[in-house]
Amino acid sequence: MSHLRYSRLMAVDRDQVLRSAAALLTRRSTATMDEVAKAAGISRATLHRQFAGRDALVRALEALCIAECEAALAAARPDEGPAVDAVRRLIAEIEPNAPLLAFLYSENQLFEGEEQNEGWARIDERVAALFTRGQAGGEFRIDLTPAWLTEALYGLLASAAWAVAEGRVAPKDFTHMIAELLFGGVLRRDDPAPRKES
Amino acid sequence: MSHLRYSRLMAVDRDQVLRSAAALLTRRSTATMDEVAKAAGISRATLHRQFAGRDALVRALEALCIAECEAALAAARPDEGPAVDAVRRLIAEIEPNAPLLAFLYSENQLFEGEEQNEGWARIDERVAALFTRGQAGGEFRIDLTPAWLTEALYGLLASAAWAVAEGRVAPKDFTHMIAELLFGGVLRRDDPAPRKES
DNA sequence: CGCAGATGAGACATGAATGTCTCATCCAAG
DNA sequence: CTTGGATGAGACATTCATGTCTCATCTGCG
Repeated sequence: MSHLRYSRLMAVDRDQVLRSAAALLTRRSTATMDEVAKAAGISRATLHRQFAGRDALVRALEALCIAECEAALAAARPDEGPAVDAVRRLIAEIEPNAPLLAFLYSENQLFEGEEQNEGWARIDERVAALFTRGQAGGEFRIDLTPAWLTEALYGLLASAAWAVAEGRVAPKDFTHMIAELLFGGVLRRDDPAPRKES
Repeated sequence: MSHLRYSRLMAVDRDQVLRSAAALLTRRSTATMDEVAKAAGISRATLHRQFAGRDALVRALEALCIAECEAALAAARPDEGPAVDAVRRLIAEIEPNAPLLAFLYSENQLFEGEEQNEGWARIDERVAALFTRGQAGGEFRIDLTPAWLTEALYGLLASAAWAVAEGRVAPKDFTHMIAELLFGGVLRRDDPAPRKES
């Protein structure tokens, strides 16, 4: 049946469009549908055939980001080994998606009363669970709530992604900067923050 | 001369309008000029007479925020005593303006190529100088650049302000959460993070 | 009282982005 | 070759926020 190949081709195109849209909106968060279409090398009509509107496009980007964050979460093996190392792995895994995450993070403020994608809640939960595990295992201090640590991690990821995009910090320092600040804080100590991984 | 009283009254009204606009835009970043006017209890015409347009309004809010951040910076006495305490004072002083800061922080992404208010550069510089002082004095670790620490502080302030607005964390923990994470990091230690102030 | 200045209400035009539509073209499968 | 499906180009209407304008009203002051 031809419509099977059709579906498959559409899926491929859709993903390519989504990627280029992510790349563009990451830089220019107010880009119009016209610009998105041009950036993807397709016409606005085709873009509209794949995504009912700008809203649908952003929702699709949200779904993509959620999927990749969940993949990152899985790849980071959050239940394995010391929580410190798991968080470090998580940051490293999320790094490629940090710009998109930052875009959606600020875009969410526009989704005022509208329903939030429940995917974020799932991710929040798993990240918070990782921090909780670290606290239970005695690795992390217990006077900062997992909810705040999760929120702070998002904030640091977004800040770092933005700082890198603006050229204020070097891209190669991304993971190290976030992890070091998150783990060790800014205070100098005689007992430096332990490095469980290389 | 009547126009003197007029100027004074305008100034007062202008400030009131600015405050209510800040309060509204902090919650609904996409509020229209109509909503801003209604929130301020004036008509859209009068709002337009005081601020040429939405752009001018945001610029005015930016100027207000910069002024208050500089006031907070001054009140925090960044050159006085241990840098740790100075940063803690700074966070506490900025706290009331954190929501507005968070709004402008995300709004800045829309000011793509446009000129940035040089006030932010001044503030960045002074905050970075505070971190540099802490590093020079041996209080802060030197493997994280002052530029990144400054950026991270903004990110944490914005994250915390948003988390508080969303009801995910308690408002009273604001300063403590940020300071503790920024200073001590998340790792538990035998030697806890020193508390120079209460 | 009479006036000047400020305000509120609302009409109106503008511009931008969006969503919808049609039509010509192209391409690959039959 | 022929045809169905996808595409690109572009016209078109719609919506929404904005910016500008006018006019009636109100208020304080002389």
